[in-house]
Amino acid sequence: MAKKPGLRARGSTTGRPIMVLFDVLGQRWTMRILWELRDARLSFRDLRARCDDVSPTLLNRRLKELRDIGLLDHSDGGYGYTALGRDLAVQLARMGDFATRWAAAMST
Amino acid sequence: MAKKPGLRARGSTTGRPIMVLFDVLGQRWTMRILWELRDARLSFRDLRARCDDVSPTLLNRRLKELRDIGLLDHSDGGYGYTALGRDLAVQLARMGDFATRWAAAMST
DNA sequence: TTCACTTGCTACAATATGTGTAGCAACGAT
DNA sequence: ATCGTTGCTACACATATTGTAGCAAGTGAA
Repeated sequence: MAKKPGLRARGSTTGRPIMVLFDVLGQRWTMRILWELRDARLSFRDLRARCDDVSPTLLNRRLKELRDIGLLDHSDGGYGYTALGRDLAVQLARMGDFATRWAAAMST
Repeated sequence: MAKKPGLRARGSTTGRPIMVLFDVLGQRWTMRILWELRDARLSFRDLRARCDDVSPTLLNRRLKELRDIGLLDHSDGGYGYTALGRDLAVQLARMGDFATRWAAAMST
């Protein structure tokens, strides 16, 4: 495995899990990719279509990383969450709830 | 204000709040900056020091954006959360809890 | 067995984004 | 006046992301 919590993160020497997570999620498309898998497993091409046709180069790079760190897996049904990935997806859903409150507050 | 939920996000034409949020947070240092303000308001220089000496160019760019979108403000006491920003910080703290579970699961 | 079609990718050159060091103008205290 | 702080800007270099093209492997029908 390439990058576990407990190992290095860009811009942080401590390796605290939250820093590693910020490092991974703070890359373009990572959260979006996780988000788009919330309802069903998807093939590479379907996932790409849902992510506004992100370049396959990057999609593949992200999928590799997300598999490496145990959040996604790839089976016959396509790409989807591991148990840990689903846990993270729940947190992302909460971010979605926040985003709604934020939009409401900002539009006034 | 430059970027509200409901307005543009890179890579998404819909402008759904969650997409705008992913767009903002999915930039290097954004989550880290928000995270480091969790305990107290900080001066530009203190905040920079806590963020592993991120370049001031980028720190300033991020702070501007986070103020524009109503998550941070800057007063005599330094940079700190708005009410909305504090709401988001709570979600980030939950991500921190997830990161701990993740680290535990991955280290076995 | 050859064709049409889908899948999961890789190559590559152009562009956008982030980094690191230096330093400056404004302030308050001595 | 000078010192030390603050919040920043400039700029040249490095890394990350984009967009298009296309390929090899698999499936299923003719």
